[in-house]
Amino acid sequence: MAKTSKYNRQDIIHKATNLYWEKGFHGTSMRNLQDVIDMRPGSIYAAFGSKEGLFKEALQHYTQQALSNLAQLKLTAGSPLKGLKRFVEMAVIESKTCSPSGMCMLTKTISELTQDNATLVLVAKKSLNEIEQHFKNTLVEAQVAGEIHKNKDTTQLARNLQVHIMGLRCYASINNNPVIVQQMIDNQFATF
Amino acid sequence: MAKTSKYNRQDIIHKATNLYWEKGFHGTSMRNLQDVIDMRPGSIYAAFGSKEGLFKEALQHYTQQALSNLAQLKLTAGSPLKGLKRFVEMAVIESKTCSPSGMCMLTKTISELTQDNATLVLVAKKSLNEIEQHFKNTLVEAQVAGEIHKNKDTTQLARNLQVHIMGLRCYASINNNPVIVQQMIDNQFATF
DNA sequence: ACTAGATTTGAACGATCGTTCAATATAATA
DNA sequence: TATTATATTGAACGATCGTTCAAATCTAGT
Repeated sequence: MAKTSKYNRQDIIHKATNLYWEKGFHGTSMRNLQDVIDMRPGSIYAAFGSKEGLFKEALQHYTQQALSNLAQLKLTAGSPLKGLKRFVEMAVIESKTCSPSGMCMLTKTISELTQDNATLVLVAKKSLNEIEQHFKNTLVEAQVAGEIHKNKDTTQLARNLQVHIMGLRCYASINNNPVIVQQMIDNQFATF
Repeated sequence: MAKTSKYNRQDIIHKATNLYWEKGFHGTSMRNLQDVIDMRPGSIYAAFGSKEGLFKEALQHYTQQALSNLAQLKLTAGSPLKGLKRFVEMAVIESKTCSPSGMCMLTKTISELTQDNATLVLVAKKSLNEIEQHFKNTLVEAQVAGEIHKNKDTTQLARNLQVHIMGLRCYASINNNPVIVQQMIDNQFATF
């Protein structure tokens, strides 16, 4: 009947995510995207509708990637709490060298955009709440495993951790001293 | 000899700062600026050189305003530490309703821009370090005044505070619950 | 092999971008 | 008051923006 698509949708979204992550929404032009994902305007618009539509999918891809990383690290690091700590270390320290940006793409989005792109802001906020919920679930697991005192409020700990990660990723962008940042992470996890 | 300028430079910069603060560097067009500061392109370029030049002055104005606020609050709040706490409360809680953006303009800038605007990124980073230094000076004063234990490392406290503010302002953009945020500020200052 | 239907292409659209500059207006000096 | 130096204006520039769509291309089913 018809022609089949030559593009791997997930691969396209992944490449778009990295470009958007690096340059931001307004800093990325459709022509930048055309080059990076090697598609012509017509194909991009047929597949994603608009610059905003593709960005939305990028935000969702970014979130799933982060949650997937956390789940993976929980399995490989030896315990829920160790996995969570590795996740934070990777986000704050290693992201500086191995990622398009040291900053979190979700907070970058919330920071950059206004109500002119209300949908994107909302998606980013929801994703951050979702991630915080996964932090909490992990902390509960750690509590069950005896890594955290029974009487600690895991909801509050998850919130503290979210705030701390946001602050640290921002701070690490300014004064990139891995030793100091590592100490601050250690101190944060010592409060658990 | 010549005509005198009809514009109040400080007033112009103040208005430009608020617009840039709200919409970001890429999100603000020169035509947006023309409307807000009521100047024609030629005058703007004669006075500030470029969009980037005006933004640079805006960053510096923003920083001086912040430092001025801190100095003022130290005098009016009753003590150095109380002034510092009021400064944080205003930045994190009240900024949401009384400012162009709940986020810090300096961190927004660092988050948004890349090395394509290296000068602006550098100015923002230097400003944040300058502010952190003023936090430290304030904490030393608080230590002398007996508000903080003698054996605390004020450099480290200032750094923690900076990280905490960055995290909280970001967090407050997502889940604007003033009670929770106030509690986190209280907890942070309880560690001093 | 042919056809039908989906995909891909890329030139082109109008809008807007940051910026320039010749023309005009104005105030301080002589 | 005439002169002169500076300030202001706003039309216009080339570049780039996000987006569209008719034409070309390709593949699965007949």
